[in-house]
Amino acid sequence: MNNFGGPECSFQGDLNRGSFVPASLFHVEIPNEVFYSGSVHHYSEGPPHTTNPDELGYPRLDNDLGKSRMYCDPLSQCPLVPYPDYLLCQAAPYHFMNPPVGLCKNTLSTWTPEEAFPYWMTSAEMHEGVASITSEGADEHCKQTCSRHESVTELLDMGHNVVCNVNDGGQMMVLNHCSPNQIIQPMVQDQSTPNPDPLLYAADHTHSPERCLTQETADSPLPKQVQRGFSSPMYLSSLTSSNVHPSSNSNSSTPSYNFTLGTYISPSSCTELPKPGGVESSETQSVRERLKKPCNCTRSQCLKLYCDCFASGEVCSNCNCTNCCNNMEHKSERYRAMKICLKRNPKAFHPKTGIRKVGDVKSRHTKGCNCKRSGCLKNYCECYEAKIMCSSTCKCIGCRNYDGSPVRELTGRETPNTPENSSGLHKCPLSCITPDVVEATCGCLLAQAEEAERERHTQPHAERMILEEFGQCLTQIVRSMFKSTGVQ
DNA sequence: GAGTTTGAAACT
DNA sequence: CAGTTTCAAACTC
Ligand SMILES: [Zn+2]
Ligand SMILES: [Zn+2]
Ligand SMILES: [Zn+2]
Ligand SMILES: [Zn+2]
Ligand SMILES: [Zn+2]
Ligand SMILES: [Zn+2]
Repeated sequence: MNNFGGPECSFQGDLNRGSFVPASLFHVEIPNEVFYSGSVHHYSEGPPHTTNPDELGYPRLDNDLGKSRMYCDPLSQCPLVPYPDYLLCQAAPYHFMNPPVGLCKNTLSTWTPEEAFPYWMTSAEMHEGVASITSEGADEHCKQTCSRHESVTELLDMGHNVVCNVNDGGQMMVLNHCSPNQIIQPMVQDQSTPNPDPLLYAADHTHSPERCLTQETADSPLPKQVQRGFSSPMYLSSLTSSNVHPSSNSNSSTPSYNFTLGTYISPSSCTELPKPGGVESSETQSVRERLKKPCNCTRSQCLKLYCDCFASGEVCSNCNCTNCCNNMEHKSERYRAMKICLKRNPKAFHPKTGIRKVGDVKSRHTKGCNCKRSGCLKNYCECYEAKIMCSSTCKCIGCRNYDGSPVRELTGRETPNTPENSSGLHKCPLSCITPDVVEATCGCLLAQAEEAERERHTQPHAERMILEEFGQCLTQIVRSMFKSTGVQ
């Protein structure tokens, strides 16, 4: 089911769902200042693809976190590997992309992130989006189709091909991937004038703050999600609209996420408008390089997952690493290292979190965190760093990164006898296991062991005593949990 | 900037 | 699989 039949655009079965793609042309900027337009040719180099049984087949559509992503083979060295969120489909040998803001350049008819709909979006959501773009542009067919509540995928399963005329020049199509011809259709080659337009949106765009980082964030890094794969346009907009970090605000009863920490040079150019007559040095620098946080690896040669660049499937560029082998000068070593990682974890180069949809704070970390001392309220915690709440997949101790968690001073221990918030218990079952609880429990067990020793019990008996004590501790913990939740 | 803390990744 | 070591980033001063 999850495989492409062959090189000739044979899309099959469930694998290929519809995509909304602006019918306008777009260019994509990827490293080395290469500009691609329309579809992007898949790049593959090195040993011919041999798929071991323990390896995943590529290209593949994965649905790990409830969100579908199209993955390009990480071993292919294709520059689009780090951007699964923007690979709408792959009709070998082409990627068909929904490029993120900041990568769009010289579009024939400008389109906005809002106009590009992730293909998992429902028609209802799309309708909203369309409505927000234009009130009059949508043609009848579009209105009819978009107002229905079937998801796009259902529409496509029903064989619909939807074309929306969203605004003049900014057509949008629902592509039925079962018909390769239709995929090619919006990719009419751009023979038009090279457009000296800015990288990003002009100031007269009323929604520009949502498309570009706001000035406040200009000196700040993006969260890692955004660095990696740029995040979806939707994520970006929801990000910038909540660019505050009230976590130091003791009134807050819910963890919140700081988008303003860090020291590396940020994509400040996102807000830069072309300075007329000015030197466009920023233009010569890859947008991507400015977005990617440089690593500082020294001992891993940037060929282990310790290196964020490597882990996100990117090649090091503008990094401060020493002995770096994560580059095209060390292709074979890099390839070998990636293979080792993939053997350990076939999804090693997949994003660890889902995509944040509009109005949906919930996302998930694939593996969850294992924090013990940070309360999951510092960037040591991968969940917190990703601006997501801890979930049941986390095995953290003393977690406070959940909905409704009373955000407390991190420095001190939590005040004794503070019942964990009930809603938090549902979100993060282990959140009640605070450092204090652990310490108290250990104290009880130790005391019991000492008592057994004093009374000179045999070892099996002593062990039994300790276990029973542990059982009592657990009972007590559970009881206090229920007491604080009001459940009997 | 130096030194410490942290938890994921790697290793055994 | 668990315990330990290594690693680079986050954090603190
Ligand atoms: Zn590195
Ligand atoms: Zn790097
Ligand atoms: Zn490097
Ligand atoms: Zn955590
Ligand atoms: Zn977590
Ligand atoms: Zn947690």
